[in-house]
Amino acid sequence: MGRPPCCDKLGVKKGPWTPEEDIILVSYIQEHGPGNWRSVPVSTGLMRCSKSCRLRWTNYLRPGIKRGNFTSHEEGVIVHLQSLLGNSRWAAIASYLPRRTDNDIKNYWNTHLKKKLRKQQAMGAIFGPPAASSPGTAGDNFDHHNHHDMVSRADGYGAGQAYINTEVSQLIAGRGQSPFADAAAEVCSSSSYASSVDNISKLLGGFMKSSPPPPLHNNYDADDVKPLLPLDSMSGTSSAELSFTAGVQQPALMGGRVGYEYDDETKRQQHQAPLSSIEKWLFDEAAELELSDECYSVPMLF
DNA sequence: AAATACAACAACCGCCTAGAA
DNA sequence: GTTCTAGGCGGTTGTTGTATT
Repeated sequence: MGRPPCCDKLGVKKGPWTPEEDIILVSYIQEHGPGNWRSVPVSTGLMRCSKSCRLRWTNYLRPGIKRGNFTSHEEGVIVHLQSLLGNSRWAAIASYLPRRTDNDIKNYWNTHLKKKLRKQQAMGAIFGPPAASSPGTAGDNFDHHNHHDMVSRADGYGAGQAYINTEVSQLIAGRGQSPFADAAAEVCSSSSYASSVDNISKLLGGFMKSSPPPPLHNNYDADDVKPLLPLDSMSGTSSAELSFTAGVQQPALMGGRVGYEYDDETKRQQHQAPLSSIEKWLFDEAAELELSDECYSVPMLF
């Protein structure tokens, strides 16, 4: 018969993850790599469903994830693709923003962009239709002509933004746990660990304090966390230098070289759609922005 | 200062598909 | 070919933090 069940529902812990659980999970993935999620709770002793482990990793702990502070360009991409694809293709939309998770994009859409668009549309109803609109999109008020200015004003990485990716990569490269546990205990004493990126940074920071900094094998500078290379150059050998390349995805809709999730032809085709107008628009945007740091994956596809 | 409302986001739930037995 | 599960995805909920009254 089929496979055994992934986990018995009894005794499975739910709710926010603790720093200790994160450490255990990261340590396990450090050794075994992501995948085979069923074995994660069994091998690590985590009282979590395999699904929960996968989600925690892909949405929060995975290196290469950028969190918070969506730029104007990112907003534009999301709004544009959402208007074309609807709400059922967050994963596909996420593939255009390589370091954002579908969950993050979905949340951002539901909490910010939906309201913003509604407001803009209300303004449009009063003051007339928006001046510039993306190709063939109803209700898309993204202004391409002002966009360049918006992007140049926006600091894509946000000064002082906690940037977990680098830190986690370093943690993984550092291969140590005991100093980390002290930091974990400290962070655990605060009541709201799960929703605080700063706490993870603190946690990882504690680890870093106690360990000599490992050499950076990714493309991010540890100090100002800006990409040292555009992502298109990361698609080749340089991306292989990442501790994990999982964070580097390629747009699933375009059928280019794809990342960890869509490296299977069948799956990739699932996410493909006749979207030449999107491609054209994105390509124009990329050209206009001369590889804005948020749109680096587009030009390599042509 | 306390109570209430709102915003943000992490995590769970349920469904679907691919693939293993 | 059939059954059953793992993994993936989108929708939704619950919790926490912040702003307002």
